[in-house]
Amino acid sequence: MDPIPCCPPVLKGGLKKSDAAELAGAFKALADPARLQLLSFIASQPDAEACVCHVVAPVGLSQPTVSHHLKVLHAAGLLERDKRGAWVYYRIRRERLEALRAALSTAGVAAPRKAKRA
Amino acid sequence: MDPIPCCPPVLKGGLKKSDAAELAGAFKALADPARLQLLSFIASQPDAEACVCHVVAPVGLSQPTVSHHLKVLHAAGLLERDKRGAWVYYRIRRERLEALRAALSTAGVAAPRKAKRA
DNA sequence: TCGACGTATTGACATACTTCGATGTCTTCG
DNA sequence: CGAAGACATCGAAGTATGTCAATACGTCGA
Repeated sequence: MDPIPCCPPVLKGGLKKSDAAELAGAFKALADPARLQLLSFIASQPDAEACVCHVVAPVGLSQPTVSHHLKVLHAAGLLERDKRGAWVYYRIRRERLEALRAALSTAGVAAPRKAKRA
Repeated sequence: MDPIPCCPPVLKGGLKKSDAAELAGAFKALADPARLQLLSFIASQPDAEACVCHVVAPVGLSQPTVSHHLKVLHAAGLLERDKRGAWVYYRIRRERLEALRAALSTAGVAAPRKAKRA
């Protein structure tokens, strides 16, 4: 169920439909203010992890809604789930974030026409 | 109407609600397979730009739909619009992509607890 | 065992999104 | 000027998404 933590080809030429869907799914997880706030908050905690009970108040949403968003982030591979007794901790998955970052690289992209060529 | 081409604070501690909304909007533009394919295709063209008439066929969607997606990407600051006579060219905005990339940086994020501290 | 607490799931509702066909606008060419 | 072509906009249909209240599930302490 865990999606590939690696980096599908992105801003290069032929982006396959399946890869596009994969990537779009990942970005869809980031395309919500509440989820970004969750990531931000968790990333700022001691071990880049936080208990659910600690993140509900900061985002100002109901507990079920927060649980839903955490599930989405987990499904996207952006968070790791760690159950400790009655509590559940979610931890940032840096590799996954870095993979998305890499997917957005404009390294091979042509510069926006500097000098007029021949 | 052009959103800030710069990089709002991201995976650090206090992500303000307005910044979260800004970023979420940008990622929402990337959260669609068709739009990723459009970016990919345009980025692979000579000057990282392409005429609308050249991108409709590759993505396999109707012309109005493609026009809509290009508008979304333009509104998100990811594409530049350049009208040349009867044709319209869209060009990749590398800075914007790099800004989003920077927003995803996990530089300051604590490592997932390696050695047990004191 | 029972009750309290933390978390997840369900069901429902409103909103937003993707997509298309039809149509409008603007530019170019005959 | 009139027709053809390139894009954009509009309106509609189907689907997905965010949110909550209610409820179910699991764990711990008494």
